[in-house]
Amino acid sequence: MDNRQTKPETLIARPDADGTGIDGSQRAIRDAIRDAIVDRRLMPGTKLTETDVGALFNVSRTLVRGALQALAHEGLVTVERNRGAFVANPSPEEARQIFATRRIIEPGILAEAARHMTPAHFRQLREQLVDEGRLMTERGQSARRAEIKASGDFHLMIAAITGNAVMQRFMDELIARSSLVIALYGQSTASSCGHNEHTQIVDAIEAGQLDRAGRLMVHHIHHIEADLDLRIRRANELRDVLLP
Amino acid sequence: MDNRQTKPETLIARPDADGTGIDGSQRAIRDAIRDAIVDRRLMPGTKLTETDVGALFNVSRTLVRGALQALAHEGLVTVERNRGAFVANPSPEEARQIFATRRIIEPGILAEAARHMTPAHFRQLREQLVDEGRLMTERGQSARRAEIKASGDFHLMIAAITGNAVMQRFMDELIARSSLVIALYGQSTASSCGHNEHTQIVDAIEAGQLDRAGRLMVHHIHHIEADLDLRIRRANELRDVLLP
DNA sequence: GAGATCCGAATTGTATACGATCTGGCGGAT
DNA sequence: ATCCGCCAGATCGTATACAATTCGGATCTC
Repeated sequence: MDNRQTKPETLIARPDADGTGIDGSQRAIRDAIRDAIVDRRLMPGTKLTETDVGALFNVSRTLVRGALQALAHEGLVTVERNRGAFVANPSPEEARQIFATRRIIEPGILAEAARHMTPAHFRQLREQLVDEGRLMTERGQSARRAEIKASGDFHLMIAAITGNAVMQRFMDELIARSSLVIALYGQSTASSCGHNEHTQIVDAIEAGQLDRAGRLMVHHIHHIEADLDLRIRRANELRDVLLP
Repeated sequence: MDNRQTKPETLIARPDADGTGIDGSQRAIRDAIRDAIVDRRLMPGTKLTETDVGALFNVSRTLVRGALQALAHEGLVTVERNRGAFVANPSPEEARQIFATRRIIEPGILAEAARHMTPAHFRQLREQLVDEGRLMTERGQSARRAEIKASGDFHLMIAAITGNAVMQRFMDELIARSSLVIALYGQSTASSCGHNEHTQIVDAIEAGQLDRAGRLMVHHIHHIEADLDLRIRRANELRDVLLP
């Protein structure tokens, strides 16, 4: 009950002014819930009662509402009027749209990032690939979660290299929602293909074969989507099943 | 204007449940402020005092804060802790990032939209082009604003044709911020080139020349950006007050 | 007169209060 | 027994209250 003063309360320096007006404890709440969703510790459809969340963080509903609203903007939470907030439960169609968007955006991001790549960036990417490879060999639920997360981080890292904050925000959202979709619809087998493909992409960039890198990226995203089972809608909420 | 396809919801009439938890009067406030910003009726840097806005709409600060936070998420408003919300005042660098993002995304959107185009869609686009052409010939401040808006609507219309709601949301944000940037940095002369380019793009799609259409789109966005004067840092209200 | 300091009005940040709406169960009528 | 209305608890939506912070100006000092 006392593990809440992790964040210093009175702050002279402003921790993070990103212009969204979210900071301090409200940002902490948002980030904690987001991490829990992306990490699958909160299952889709789970109700996020304002009072309960507020009690956990020792804040009033006011801040909780703000955080939930922010997450709703990112597509990780769904808010229904007079009913409350729920962890998003993306439909197969929504999942397809997310990956379709990624196939459109990411090759372009790759090309833009390539123009800014320095040896230091390549080193960073290679390190990321090593981490991914290590997680791939491990077994167990937590390693699996870490692998999904690491796989997303690879894509985010490329977006970060572009230095384009607007695109980075889009990618943040897409990767977070992708993680949710993978957690929902992913088949437990065979997600290791991703790592090889990441390596190939970096190789292609380093070899200056940008077109090839772009094509590899599109295929890679296709493969991630192909690894899903989007036929069934996995809903733990009847209301989601019954609504067409 | 809001041609976003709404997801099928419950049978009970709910004004607009888009999953963001924003509806009713809060949505009205957000949309009113957004329109005012995009239409240049609110100049960049203008303070949006919560009490004042609330008084205008006869609501409490609670709802105003929510609306401002939502707008901050879209990049149209900047919130500084303990200081309040201001109409966004995008820096030249931010402007460049916005257009860079559009150059990356929009050719892909075009290709995707082309796959879904029906004769009805072409008719709709042609009508849009006629409207643009008409506004182009008119003079005056209000016609100018309408022209900027119509130009953005063309791009949004193409995004809508893809049927991809995720991408549509990204484009909504990009177009809104672009309008803000154009209002800030646009040179009053020569924005009519846009209309011709739009026509050429539609022609190319209809002729099945997708590659050409994509290239035209990239050039078009380049031209919009080239028409800005990004040398001046944060052009402010003086120029607009003094110039007719 | 220039500059520092302090105070009060204005504004924001957060919590709380209160009415509205939903949910689920109880009891009566058929 | 089943269906229906009705009430109570839970939860949300919005307004208001109070604390914290900022900002501008009056005052004081040199």
